[in-house]
Amino acid sequence: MNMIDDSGAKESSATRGAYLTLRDMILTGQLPAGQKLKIEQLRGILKTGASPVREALSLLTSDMLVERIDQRGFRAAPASKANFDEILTLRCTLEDLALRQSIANASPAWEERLVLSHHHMKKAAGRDSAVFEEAHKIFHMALLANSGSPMLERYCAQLYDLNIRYRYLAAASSSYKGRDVSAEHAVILEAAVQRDAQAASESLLNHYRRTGEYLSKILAV
Amino acid sequence: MNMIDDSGAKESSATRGAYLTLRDMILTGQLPAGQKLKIEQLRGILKTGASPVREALSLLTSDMLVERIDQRGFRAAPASKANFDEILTLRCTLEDLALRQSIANASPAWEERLVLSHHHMKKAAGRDSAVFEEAHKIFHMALLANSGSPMLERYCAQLYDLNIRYRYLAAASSSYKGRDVSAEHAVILEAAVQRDAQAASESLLNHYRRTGEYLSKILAV
DNA sequence: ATGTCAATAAATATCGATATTTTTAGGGAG
DNA sequence: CTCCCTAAAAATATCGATATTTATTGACAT
Repeated sequence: MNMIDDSGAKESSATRGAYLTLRDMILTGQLPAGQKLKIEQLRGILKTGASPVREALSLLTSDMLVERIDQRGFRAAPASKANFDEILTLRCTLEDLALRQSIANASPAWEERLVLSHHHMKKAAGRDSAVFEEAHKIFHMALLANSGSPMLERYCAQLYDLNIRYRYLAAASSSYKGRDVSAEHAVILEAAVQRDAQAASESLLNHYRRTGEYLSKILAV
Repeated sequence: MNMIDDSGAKESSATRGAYLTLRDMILTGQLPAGQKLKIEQLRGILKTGASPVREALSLLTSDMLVERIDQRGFRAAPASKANFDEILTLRCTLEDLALRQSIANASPAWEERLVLSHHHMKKAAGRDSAVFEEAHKIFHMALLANSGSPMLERYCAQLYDLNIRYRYLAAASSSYKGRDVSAEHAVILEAAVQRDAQAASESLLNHYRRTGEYLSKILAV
């Protein structure tokens, strides 16, 4: 009586499939920022009808990954240094808040989930970058998952994704950074488990800001 | 060669019309929180095809006014005291931030816009409540409009709307509040124009919290 | 040359019909 | 009487065709 699973190949609905694919294509830059998204063109790529495509694009509006202009279609959300800076600032404010709340509500269950997600992320380190990205996001969201504020967490997740897009954007045109990211993660985890909100927040924000500086330089070009 | 106008009756597109109508119906409680939103039923109300209805609902997802469950349709976002409290807390955090930034970037143009919107709101005081609501929102958004952070402003606007819904919810079952709201507005405006960020933020947050307490009592029932 | 306007092409938005899925209701079997 | 399974009904999701709107092109007058 157990559900087999819904990872991988299961196609719940055409709309959902289109949503996930388009989302991925925008985040990774396969669909460049600002590009016009024509229905017919996407129909070809996604191999589905116009209705699911349209609905998927409408849903992507929620994530601020797609803009809709009445009567003249959709486009991938534009990118700019100003937008990037804004995302960074907002993330720092909101994640600081969420992390502190998470720690304030700390529980053994949360702590365990955190340690586990960190473990999975470490194991995924060498693998396919898409796999690591996934684990990385799960770890960061786990840090915030105990805040008791679903909306706050949703905003954080949204901003996290928007930031990813800039990482891909920068990666496409750059000499790769040689930074010990995994050490930074370990420090954040440790502080969170120790329930030291101040230290945890500081190291988390520095983690983001360091990446931010790096991206800023590249985007300034 | 001038456009006649686009206020009132102009129907840019069926989807946009449906979006605006549905949004209003949810905010004012004509479509109760948590209610199943059936396509056929809405087609009847909105007098349009299934596609625009569907797309409008997908767009309302952005505003957290509608929830979409894959393969089993849409529903008006549920309401709860916990949700209300969350909205209030987030609003206070984000509007505090936005207001302080607005004041930090203060300019004559912003100041004038602020004074004007306050004036319009006062004039709309006696009128139809829908007209006042509109002006009230414009005033509050004008306070934040100089923050230089469009995304932050978007979040604030979103939370503002979500809060409105709870106001309507409470109003439906209550003895009306006898509070001098307009005096509170004047205090906020004055502090903002004086560029006193601390006082402005304090009075704004108290303004919200006072309403919040009131609503909390009613929702607790 | 240049700007305006009309005709054409392209793309979006919408409709009506159909396929798919979920929900509901009814009828035994344990 | 309760649970499970099946058939019918309802609702969602999707398709293909068409109507509308926007963008493009080229001729014509200035």
